[in-house]
Amino acid sequence: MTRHEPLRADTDRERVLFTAARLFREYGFDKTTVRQIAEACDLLPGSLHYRYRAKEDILVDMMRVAIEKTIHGITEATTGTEDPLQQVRAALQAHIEVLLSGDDMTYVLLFEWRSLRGAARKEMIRERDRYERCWATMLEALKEQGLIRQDVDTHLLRLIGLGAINWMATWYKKGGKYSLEEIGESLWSIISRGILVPTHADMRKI
Amino acid sequence: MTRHEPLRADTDRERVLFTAARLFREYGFDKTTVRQIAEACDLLPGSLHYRYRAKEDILVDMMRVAIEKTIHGITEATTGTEDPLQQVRAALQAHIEVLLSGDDMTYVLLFEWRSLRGAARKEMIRERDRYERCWATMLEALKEQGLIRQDVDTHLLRLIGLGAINWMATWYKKGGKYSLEEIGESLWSIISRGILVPTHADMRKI
DNA sequence: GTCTATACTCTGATAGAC
DNA sequence: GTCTATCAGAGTATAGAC
Repeated sequence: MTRHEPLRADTDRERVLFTAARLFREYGFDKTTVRQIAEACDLLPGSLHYRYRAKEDILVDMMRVAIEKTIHGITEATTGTEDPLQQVRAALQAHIEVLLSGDDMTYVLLFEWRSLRGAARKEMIRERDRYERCWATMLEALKEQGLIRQDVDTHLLRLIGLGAINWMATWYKKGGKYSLEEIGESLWSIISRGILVPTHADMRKI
Repeated sequence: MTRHEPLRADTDRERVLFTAARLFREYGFDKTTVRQIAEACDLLPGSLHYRYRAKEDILVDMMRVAIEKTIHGITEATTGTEDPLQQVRAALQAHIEVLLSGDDMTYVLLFEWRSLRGAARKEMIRERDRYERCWATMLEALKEQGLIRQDVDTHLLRLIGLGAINWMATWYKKGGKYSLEEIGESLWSIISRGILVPTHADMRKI
């Protein structure tokens, strides 16, 4: 995708990705021009082209970084405990933090996958599935251990829960009415009461 | 926005909007060309231009129709009952149906507002707020009547609930694993248990 | 109201000197 | 690695005949 393997120094690569992500988020992928990106990076279009042959390659590379960061985020958050309930709670908060803590790449990952076609789109769908499998594993563990009601479909639960979080990127404003902790707490309050079996309701306050 | 006020016959207008919506959904607003739209409508670009001066005007008009349809949908669904709990349940299902029953305009409304700038974007934000106020009214009624827990923030609840539904448009496939009824039932099962006060838990099975 | 033909701008991408 | 210069094509919008 880029001209060289392995990639150039991360500082250089990430400077471009960081800058491009900000522009893609503000103007959208299609409305952002390669000249804009180059200028914002203090590069001339030709120099940017040396790093990424095509505009789409920037988007793909950015999404790879974003998904890696997200997976790393929830992996790190869940390694602190063996309790499956606390793991889910921590992963929820981690996903919220990664998405809403001003990370433009994650935002772009969520809202610009429609700009990709063919092989690039397929790759990103595979990557997304890789991430969602982390969640599937956690939720199925909850169910197997009898912590959540048997009539809860864990697949639907995952889609609904992650959907609620992902959509937050459309309305959350840093420094606004709600903190990330409040948001996570509210969501968990609703979901935990919504899915846990009554006998475990006392465990929900973690 | 269009050349004439009031607009031409709805059949003609809606044919263009319907066709454009399908294209905007499939390729995205930016990647769809006016030539494509015209051809798909069996019009020549010049004739399409007679109806809509600019490509963006098509998008704005489409979004107006979509938001009207959505408001109409939940209004109609809630007029059947005075019970505030049943109203919310019905509105939830109505929102799901409008969004996922193959309505391209509603999809475009949700995912292409970023393509608008300036006054047009502001207008759409106002329209969205108008819709969300319907929800705010319903949820606050629930709370005032003591049906949902006092620690539930109705504003956050609305954002979380509608977010979960809106995101469904990214994964729902007609004829797939889940029916619209199953999806609505699952969501309501989680949310109702998550927010109702325990003494009203028996009312949740509506 | 509709059509043909075209103006004009900007796009992503490239070639090749340095 | 970087820069200048430029290409070919696509984009929206328009003018004016019918």
